[in-house]
Amino acid sequence: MKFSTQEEYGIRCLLRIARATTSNGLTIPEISQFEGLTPSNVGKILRLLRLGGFIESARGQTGGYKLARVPEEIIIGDVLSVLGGKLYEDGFCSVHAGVEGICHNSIDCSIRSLWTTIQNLLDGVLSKISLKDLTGKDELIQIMINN
Amino acid sequence: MKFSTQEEYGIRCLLRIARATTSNGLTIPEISQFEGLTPSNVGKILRLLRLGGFIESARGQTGGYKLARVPEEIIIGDVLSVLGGKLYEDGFCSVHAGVEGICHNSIDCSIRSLWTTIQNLLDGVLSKISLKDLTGKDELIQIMINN
DNA sequence: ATGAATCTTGACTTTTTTGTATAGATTACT
DNA sequence: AGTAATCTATACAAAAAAGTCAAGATTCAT
Repeated sequence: MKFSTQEEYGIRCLLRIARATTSNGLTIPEISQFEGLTPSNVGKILRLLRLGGFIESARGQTGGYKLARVPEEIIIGDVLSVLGGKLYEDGFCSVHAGVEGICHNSIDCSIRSLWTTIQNLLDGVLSKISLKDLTGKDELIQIMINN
Repeated sequence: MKFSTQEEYGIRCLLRIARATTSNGLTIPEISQFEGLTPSNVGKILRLLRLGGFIESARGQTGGYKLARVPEEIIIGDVLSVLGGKLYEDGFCSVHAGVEGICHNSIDCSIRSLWTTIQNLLDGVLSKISLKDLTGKDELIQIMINN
């Protein structure tokens, strides 16, 4: 399993915006230059972030992008969902489920059990990491241990 | 981040082979029918599993595929690596690393820190789950807690 | 008002991943 | 030996993801 480039670039752009100091926010050309991406590509990615409610845009000559909320309230798990989807989309295994919603009768369910176990593990971690944790100076490992 | 279809199909095929009772193992047409995949596709996936050392093949009229080792020794993390690669291929950030090999100077490293943190988390779990855990009747969650 | 800078959207192209087909090699049975 | 069943390998085709482009809409400064 891999991270998509959209996830990587999306988080990067979001970090740039989070760290920007100018009051107008950052423009597409600026982010584009910082990250070495084409303006078109940045525009496409920022669109997703905007639709996801993580950033807000201003048009016109003094336009640009800013965070839509404070970094503490921007959860990395949510951002990754918007950029790359969930690890495994389910809707399966609703019948015949054993304890804790996991069954172990068929091969299908052996695998779903694995996938959902991993998914729950990841969700648990990613739902506790905010954009602030990435911009700050503390170690991620320490943050995870404390939560 | 998502699982590739190759990872899903690969694990499925491996589970089929692990559960087979016939002494000759399973043939491509058999697995193909069980899993609803084309023989070509199964052949391609089994090739990866064979090169990875998880299964062994016998040619000829009575040929087929068997596990190359006992299920306890087939680690799911290794299988997924062969089928879909690592979550994040690194080789970066070797200089300027802080404690525990993680630095936090640039945006680049903020993200690498996130990726590697997640990667280590996953590796830790997947290295403890064997094929036997997937074929058995015990809950994966329980297995993880006990390890 | 006009022009310049910006964001917005959808269609298009390229690249990567996935899946298919074909020809060949090996083995066992008769 | 010959035939049928199997695995093996490479090249080809289709689908999905990633990236690009062009036309439009909005805002501010002059």
